[in-house]
Amino acid sequence: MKEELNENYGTLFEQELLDEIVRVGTFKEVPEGIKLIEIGEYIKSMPLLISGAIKILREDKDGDELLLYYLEKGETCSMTLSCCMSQSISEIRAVAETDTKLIMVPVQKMEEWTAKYKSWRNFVFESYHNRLNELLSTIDSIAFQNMDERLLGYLKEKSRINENKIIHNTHQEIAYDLHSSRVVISRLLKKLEEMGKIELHRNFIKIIQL
Amino acid sequence: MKEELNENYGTLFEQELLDEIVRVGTFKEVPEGIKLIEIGEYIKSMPLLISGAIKILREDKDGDELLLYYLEKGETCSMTLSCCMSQSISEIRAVAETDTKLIMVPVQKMEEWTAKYKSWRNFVFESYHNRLNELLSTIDSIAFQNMDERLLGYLKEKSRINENKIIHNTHQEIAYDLHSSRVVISRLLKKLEEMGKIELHRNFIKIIQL
DNA sequence: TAGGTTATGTAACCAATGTTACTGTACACT
DNA sequence: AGTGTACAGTAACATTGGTTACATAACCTA
Repeated sequence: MKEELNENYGTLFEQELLDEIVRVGTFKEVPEGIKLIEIGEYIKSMPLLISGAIKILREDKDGDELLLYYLEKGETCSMTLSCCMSQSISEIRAVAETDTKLIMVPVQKMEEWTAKYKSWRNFVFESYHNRLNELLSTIDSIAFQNMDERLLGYLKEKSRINENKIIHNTHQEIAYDLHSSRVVISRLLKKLEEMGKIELHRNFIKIIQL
Repeated sequence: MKEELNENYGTLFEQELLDEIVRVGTFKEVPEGIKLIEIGEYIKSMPLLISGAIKILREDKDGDELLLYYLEKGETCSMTLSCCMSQSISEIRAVAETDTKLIMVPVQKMEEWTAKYKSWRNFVFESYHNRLNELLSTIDSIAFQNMDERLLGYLKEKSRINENKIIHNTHQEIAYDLHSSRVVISRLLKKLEEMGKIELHRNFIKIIQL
């Protein structure tokens, strides 16, 4: 665990804090597709991402989903943090987007570390800052963009996150993430293909030039 | 300033912190409609709300606006906080929704107080928590609700914030807040009037029963 | 290879929202 | 009282996105 921690957080945290994390944290490997957090759950520990990516989703009362953003290596989930601090239930669902490695830190340490370590405070604040900005971007896209622009953004982001020109998703899955319908997504994807930006195949999409 | 501070924050903060706030803070009265923060500005001080309400807005590149949420007494602006901590520019606009009293605290104190006062840390974290949840609600409404539901929610919230059954806004102003158009809002308001929920007048709307 | 299953393509239609254009009306100012 | 301006009502139309329905294609398994 020590090596993985150092790789991502070595320069960020004091040695003393790094030692503490190794002492109280648990290393965890999560395969793609596994759910980490469900809406309504109480949170007992906080994830520090080592590698991979986690997809954060919102769901409404009718079960309609919407992708909020991705967490990547070196990041943590402020939502979870936020829940930890206030002893409240999770407002979001978290699912591993790729195979992911992370360290789980027990909530009890949060308060203590925030008082004790400047680097931890900075990390927490930066994390909140990033998450607020991610949510603003999400709001921008649903409020100000049309579905074709949102789809394009989705493909770009997905390709970046997975470091891959191939996107392994069905049209239906994309429709869920964007809170749209399969037919609409197929329609728009076809247009993108006609524009030469992508190539459509069964179960995957190849990015040509976005 | 001391009395106003105690009224809202007296039980929240330690005496020592309250004294510090009085020492370094500046009391400010802001009339309705006055802009407090503009997008792109650097933030030099943080507002603690004593009374009134502040409207937080997002704007896209074409100048289209969207109301994000309101700040009320006893709250602070995490967005501003977030900017302060990371020395970055404001992503939002803040406008006084009603006549507002607040205390401005210089940014330099943030880091210091977060290390020193547990109550301040709690306040800051709770503030972030609330703001994240407000943004999630905003996302819910634009992603999952139709315009008629959003309008109804808007009228309810506005009436609550202003503690008044009369809403002093033109249809155009409401349209800006909801990022819609005047004609659409007029149409939907007329329906609400036909349902007996509101009464329409020039420059104001009377809430009957929402 | 046949038959079942899942993913995709596409047309036709519908609903919600946005746009344009014009009308009427309240209010302020002179 | 007369006039100009801002606000509101409304019809007609355009656009976007969602829905239904069905056809076709890819893949999987026996």
